[in-house]
Amino acid sequence: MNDDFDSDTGDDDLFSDDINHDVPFHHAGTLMELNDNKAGMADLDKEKISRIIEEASKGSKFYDHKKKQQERIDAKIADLLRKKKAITEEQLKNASAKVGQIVRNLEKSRDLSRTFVHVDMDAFYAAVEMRDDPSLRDKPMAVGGPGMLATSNYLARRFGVRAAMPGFIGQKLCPDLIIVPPNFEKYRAVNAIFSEVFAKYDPNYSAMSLDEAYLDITEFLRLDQNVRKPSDLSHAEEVVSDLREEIFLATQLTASAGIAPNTLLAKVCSDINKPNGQFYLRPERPVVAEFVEKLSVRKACGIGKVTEQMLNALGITTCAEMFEQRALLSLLFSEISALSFLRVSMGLGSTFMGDSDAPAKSVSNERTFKATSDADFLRDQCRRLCEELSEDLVRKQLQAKSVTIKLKTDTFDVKTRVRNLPEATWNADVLCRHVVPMLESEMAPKRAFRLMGVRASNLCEKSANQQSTLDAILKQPSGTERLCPVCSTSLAKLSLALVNAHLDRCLSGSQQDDVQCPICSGFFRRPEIEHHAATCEGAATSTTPSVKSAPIRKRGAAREDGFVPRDECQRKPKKQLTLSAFFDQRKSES
DNA sequence: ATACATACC
DNA sequence: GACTGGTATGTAT
Repeated sequence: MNDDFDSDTGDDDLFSDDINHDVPFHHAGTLMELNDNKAGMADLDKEKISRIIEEASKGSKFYDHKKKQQERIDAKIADLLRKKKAITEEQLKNASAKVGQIVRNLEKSRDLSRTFVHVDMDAFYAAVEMRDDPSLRDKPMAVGGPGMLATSNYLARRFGVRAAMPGFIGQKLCPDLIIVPPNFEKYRAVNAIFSEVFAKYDPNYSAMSLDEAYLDITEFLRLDQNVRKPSDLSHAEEVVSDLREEIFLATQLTASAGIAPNTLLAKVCSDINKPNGQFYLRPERPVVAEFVEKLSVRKACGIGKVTEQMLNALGITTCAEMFEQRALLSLLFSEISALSFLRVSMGLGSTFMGDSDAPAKSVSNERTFKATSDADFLRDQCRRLCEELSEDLVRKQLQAKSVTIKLKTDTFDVKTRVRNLPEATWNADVLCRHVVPMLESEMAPKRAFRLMGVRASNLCEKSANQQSTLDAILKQPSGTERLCPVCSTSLAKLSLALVNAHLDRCLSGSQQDDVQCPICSGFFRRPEIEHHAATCEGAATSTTPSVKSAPIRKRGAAREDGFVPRDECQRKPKKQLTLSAFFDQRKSES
């Protein structure tokens, strides 16, 4: 069902714009079909695969939802076509002139001087599992669970078993399919190893996930120039070949790579000779032009299934066609979309790498469960999500000024509700007090939910205000009694962590007279908290060493693709947020 | 500004 | 039997 219906509308363009003398590329009309079956012919042909998938999901709520979704897309496309019909020749001519100017400017800005590499590990999770269990090597297998597969090996792909496919459908496509549960700790460890190789070629490399990264090897090439012997391959190819070899020697895993003058093209190129291959796109304008002409628009990062359908409906499949229709697109889409289409069609991409330590804009936590309308369960779930989110925020030293609740009904419809907080916080209880009412106003006797999520946004680093408050307290000479600046009660007997907990509650406006335990998040009256914390911490520290810092350097999904069951990957056991960890994080700042 | 949609891995 | 989770960004109202 998730297979694309080729809405191959014929070429009904009334407008051919040959008034442009600024066409950067001569786009011939050759529609070369890109090989879409990568690793050998399917054991099951496409027809059969779609039929099995169709049968497996027909009648399910998921399938119904997909159908509804597709109807909305179709309506949007119909709208688009209506809009197109209403466009006059004159409007198009004007647009054409405007776009022409943009094209000239873009062309002027084209930079072919840098060398980018996109490195992508081949079937990463599956490859790791096969490496460590030779009995899997000659069998179709996938990593994931019965609910969702994260990736599959190349043998399984021949049966149509793919990432982001539910496990039970994978089993239907390939009855012998072995499904291995993911082991994210291991993947992280392997990632740490080949990341060292990346760093050698570009200390500023940018990791997109555990299995892929962008490198700017311009500088490396410059320094390496004199050291290297001549060979058939270009310098860049030689270097990237070495890089892949080093990854293999270090991990026994293969990687594919794309080499190109910008990140957009590098990404496309890394897919061409996968697995265990690389593709070099020479940094010459005609070479880039020819390459991009034949490129399916879908290959461009940012053009997904929906946008592809819309473009297809306009008769646009390749980048050449997209370039031809640039004036039309500028009239049909927003400025920002039209510009991004234009850049893609000209083969322009980013020629500098994103700041790897840009601050996160949101932190969220969501979980799917058996659909229910049970209010107690939902409230409970909500509290748990808030507590976990709070841990994440503390870990990242961020506070939220807004919280969002996300709910998915049993029919897969998603609702979100935001609320702005009076003050930035990371306190679980505060989050919860704002989220639960939003949950409650969405609950209805007949409405069952299958997922709930909580997101913190409008983030700020732990506020200077609060930090200085804490500093001020801590810097009081020992011997003087520490008083809370908010409620003026004595904090002398509390450990640093508990001072923090107290401050959080005071600063976030809590009127209550109890203190939250940073370990179990429970609330206790002040006389009881010391005793409680001692027990709680004892239990916690005996099992856990410390909070580990993630090996990933960049924000983003820590996955190759598809599903990461929370409990198996990032979420440490509850007790991981120990008193000492809590302590360390704050202490290190004062 | 809020909600919803799309995209990426 | 059972279609994910985390983050960013664009679009619509």
